[in-house]
Formats: sequence, C-alpha cells, structure tokens
Amino acid sequence: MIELRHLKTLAALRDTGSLVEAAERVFLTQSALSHQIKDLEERLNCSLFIRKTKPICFTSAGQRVLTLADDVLPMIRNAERDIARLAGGETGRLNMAIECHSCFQWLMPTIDIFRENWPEVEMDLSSGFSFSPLPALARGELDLVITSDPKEMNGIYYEALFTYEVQLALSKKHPLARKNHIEPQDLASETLICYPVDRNRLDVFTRFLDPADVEPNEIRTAELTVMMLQLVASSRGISALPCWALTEYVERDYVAVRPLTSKGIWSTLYAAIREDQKNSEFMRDFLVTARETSFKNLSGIRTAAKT
Amino acid sequence: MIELRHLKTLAALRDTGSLVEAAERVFLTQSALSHQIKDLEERLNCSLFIRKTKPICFTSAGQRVLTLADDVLPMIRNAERDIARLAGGETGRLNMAIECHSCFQWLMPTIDIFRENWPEVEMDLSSGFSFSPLPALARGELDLVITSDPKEMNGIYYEALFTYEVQLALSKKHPLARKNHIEPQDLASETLICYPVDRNRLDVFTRFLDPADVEPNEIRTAELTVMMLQLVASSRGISALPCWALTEYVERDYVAVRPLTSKGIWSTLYAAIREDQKNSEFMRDFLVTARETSFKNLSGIRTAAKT
DNA sequence: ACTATACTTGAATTCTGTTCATATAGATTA
DNA sequence: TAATCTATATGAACAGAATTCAAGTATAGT
Repeated sequence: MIELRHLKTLAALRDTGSLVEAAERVFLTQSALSHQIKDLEERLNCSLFIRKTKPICFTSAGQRVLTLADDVLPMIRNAERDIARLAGGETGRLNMAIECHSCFQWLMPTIDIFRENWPEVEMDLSSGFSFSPLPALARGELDLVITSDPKEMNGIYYEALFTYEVQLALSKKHPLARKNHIEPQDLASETLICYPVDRNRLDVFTRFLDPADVEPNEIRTAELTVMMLQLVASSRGISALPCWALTEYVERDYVAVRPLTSKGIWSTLYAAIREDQKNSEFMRDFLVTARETSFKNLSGIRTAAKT
Repeated sequence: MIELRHLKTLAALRDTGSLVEAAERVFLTQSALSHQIKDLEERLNCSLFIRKTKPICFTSAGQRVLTLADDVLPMIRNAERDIARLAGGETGRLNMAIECHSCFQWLMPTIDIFRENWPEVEMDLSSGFSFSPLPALARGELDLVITSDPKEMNGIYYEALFTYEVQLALSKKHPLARKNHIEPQDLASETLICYPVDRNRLDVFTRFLDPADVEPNEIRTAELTVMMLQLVASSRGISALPCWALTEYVERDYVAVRPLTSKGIWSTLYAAIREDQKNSEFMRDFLVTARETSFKNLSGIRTAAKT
C-alpha cells in the first residue's frame, strides 16, 4: 500500500511546497509525481493535500503520512548507514578542500554529523587559495574537493550537490537597488569585490560580464564573505555571491540583494572525488549527508540535475 | 535502496525459517524471494543470512535489517489504519459468529486489539450451534462468520485466513500413539469425539473416514475443546482437532497427537462476509488483524492460498 | 486577452519484479 | 552408491508498475 517512495515524495512536497520542485528533489518528472500521488490517494481513498493553495496545504490524512515519513525515513537512512559500515569497513580517510570560503556554512554542519556516524574516518579540511586542489586530489593528497566548475579530468568524478543562484549584494541605498534585476552594463561604473581567485573561475565574469563584454570600473578582492559584505554595506563596492551566503545578511537588513539578469544566474556546486572512491561506503554517505544538510540549512537552493 | 517489501520478506523469513514458507507468507513464489533477497544483498553489498542452516541464521547486517523491520512495519501499519479511519468513517457494526468453539483462542485476542483501534465499531460475538449463521449473514443479522467450509452463496464473499492441520488427539498410552501417522481403518474400533454439528461439516468424516468408507465404533459429542480433551486424556475416546487447538495440551504432556494420513489432513479457515462489506475500511482491518494475531499466537499454521 | 507557471491526464515506453522451468546442492533413504 | 527428496539458485520470458512524453486545463500576473 504505502511505499517508501510515497513518503519521500510527500516529505519533498512539504519541504518545497510545489510538485515541480518536489519532483526535481526526488529526481522524477513532475508528471510522475502527479501520477504517483493520485495513485496513492486512490489506494488510501482520500486526498492528501489541497492543490489550489500557494504553498500547498496538507489534509489531516496527508499530515498523518508526513509524520509517518518523519518517523520512518530517518530510521531507514540510519539502518542503511549502519549496514554500509558493516559492509564497507568503518575506517578511511577524507581530506577535503573547498575553493570558496562561504562553503564553510554548510560544510561544517555536514562534517559534524558525518563525524558522529563515522568516528573512525579520519577527516581534514584545508581551504585557502594557495594551491590548486584538483591536482592534489588526483595525486591522492586530497580525497574530496568542493568546486563549482567541474573540468573534465582523468580519474576524477564529479557529483553535483545542489544548484543556487548567484546574486548581487549592494548597499541598500545604492541606486541599482531600485532596479529589480541587474544587467551587465549596470556594473560598468562599479567597484566589484571578489574572492582572490582567477577571474575565469568566477561566474560573474564568465557568465555575466564577459559575454556582454563589460568591465567593471574597479575590482577589489577579499578573502572572507563577512569582509566583502562589510565593504558592500558601506558602499565601497558591490559583490556577486551565492544566495545562501547572503540570506543571513538580508534577514538582518544589512544589504540589498538583486538577481543578475531577468532569469538569474544559476550555478551548481560539485563534489570532486577520485573515481576509485566513487563507491566507497563512507564517501557515498558523506555526499548524501552533505546534500541533506544543505537542503535543510540553506534557503533558495535547488536540486542539481544528475551529473 | 531498502524497500518495505524487503522488510516484510525478512520478517517473514525470520518467522518461518525458510524461503519457501516466507514466500507463501508474502504471497510470492520462492523464486521471487530468492531473486529479491539476492538483489538486496547486492545493493547493500553484504549478505543478510546464512542459507545452509536449518532455521536460517541472520548475519549482523541481516539482524540490523530485522530490527529496522520491527521498528518500521508496525508504524506503517498504524498509519495505514489511522488513514483508513480518517477515510472510511470510524463507526460501523461487526456482529460475528463462529462455527467452532476452538476459534475463541485466536478470535478473542483479535477482538481485543481491534476494539482498541476501532473503539466506535460496535461488536458482538455469538457462538453456539443453535442456528445456521450463513443465512443470518446474508440477511444482514450477522456481518462476519468464521467457517471452514465455504459454500458458494449469492452475495457472500469468503476470505481465507489461514491453513492448519487437523490432527488426532489420543491418550498417551493409546496403542495408536505408537504409529507415526493414523489411517482411516485405525478408527474403526474407536470412540470418536466431535463437536455437535452435522457430520458432513467435519473434516474427519468428509476428508478422512468417508472416502475410505470407514465408520468409527462410536461417536460422542462435546461442546467444548477442554471437555473433549479430558475425555481423550482419560482414554474414553479420540478426537480430531486443529493442531493449534492442541498445542497447549501437547506442551503440558496431557495427550498425544498424530497426523491423519501420511500427508496430513489440511484445512482452511475462512471469514465469510457480505459482498457489500468487502471494502469497508474497518472490515479490511479486522481481517488483517485476525491474520496477524493468528500467525503470532498459533503455532503450526500456514498461509492460505488466495481465495 | 495573453503569457507564465503549475498541475493533470492518457498513451507510450521503459524497467523492475515476478513467474516458470530448470538446475544445483545437501540431506535422507534404499 | 545410487536414488529420492527438499530447499535454494538461476536464466529467460513475461507482466505489470512506474515513469516519461506530449498535450491539455487552470490560474495568476501583466
């Protein structure tokens, strides 16, 4: 009757509030979900939620299924992890590197949870822009690199984690804050603040300014997100950052945030690992945990299409 | 990865101790189960139980899955019942009748559990051999009749509950107790003790004695199982009864028990209900509960083939 | 009235799970 | 030791379920 897939769907439906996004979260088409739910409703012979409302609203039966999902799904997940440990050995090494400091925000909670579940796996995290992590990954010095531009490389496998919008942070009194989206020309007279990395690694350039052949008036760098936003807040420049890195500042009403382009610029974060670790039990679990944690803690992110 | 079906299979496997019986318990072929488990083991990439042993023995991974099953399956069942109540209304009437007194043994616990879950359903149980329950069921005076011979009748639907062996109870010092199975001729000189019902309603006659054209020396009747067994124990006669009605007496070493025929005589217990109640939510739940309870409390019973 | 966006529906398709038929292994009996 | 029996495994064929595809309906925003 009720299947695990139904529970996952319903939970995704609650988390996202719409069939379209729920579908993408469980890697199905929206149509599939429509069928699936209709079918379940028929079998239970009662409806589970009201579709007509903006964030869809669950009936009491729907809520009952949701509490079931909340009880059951974590149990399944835990059991699967326990078995993975039994099957795949409890130990291993997981040296990570991030290319962008703001990733700390979701990576730290992920690491915390992971460490609890795999106490025997040795972990290390190196960041900093001093060396190129991908060759180190290939060489075996690192085991996982978080990056947003996956360049094809022998023996390296990329797994998409999630997709997010890159948005422009600007002072609340900045004239551009009155536009509801920003076009490349708008930045021609601005000071752009970026992480100190090669400019063709940055989406603002590769996907926004360069295609329109626009150059900002000035470019400044800063290593830390907080730093960048202090500069932005005090009108010393503007900066393009992942939306999830900005939410807390927006909520504190510290800066204004605007989409780039009417469609918005969307980017995907990948975990790069070595092919040979692709099926390692603890690695698989780490990736799943990372996704779980991100979806829970980060707002405005979406599921990435399959690699 | 892990699916509910796997949990059900593993639980059945533990309860029955063999693939063949587990398969019948979940209404699949033994082959299906073999494939299913093999597939799961591959996906988890570890084996779940050792096949070579008599009552199969679970690995630690298998045990982990079993505890998962024990946690999860009841939750699912409860949720489904809750939703059934939400969908189908909480109230109704359930007047039952049994044709054989020994059914009290499993029916009482069933009723207890059912009453907790459906407090608003009005229940009544009439037994006694004074009236024929099936016409009363058709007329609408009764809602459910437990019987072991389903005679085709308009508007009546039979649902098989479980299958059991009819065995011969005899005094421990009875000469026949030395044979390891009983043939019809063996009873020609015996006193047979039966429930006071029409003899063509009794399997001992219809499926054992009559086909061999054997008549017992004497026939006595008794209404209650305890009574029958007192007579048997004191060598005043022998009696053919469902194995599950005998286990407690055998365990107490009160009587001896032997199969009829080398193959044994197997019989099936049915719930007769009116067609129109077939899909009633509480009726469906009652039948499932009845089966659950029986399998838990009665030893030596097997799943009945689909009606 | 027109264009998004979100969901539904029926038919086609794909894929997974199941059965059937048969094979293998282990135990039991002749 | 062969012969039989029982339990499980396996491969190919099959069936059915779940998913996608391609349209269609509905609603809101412009």
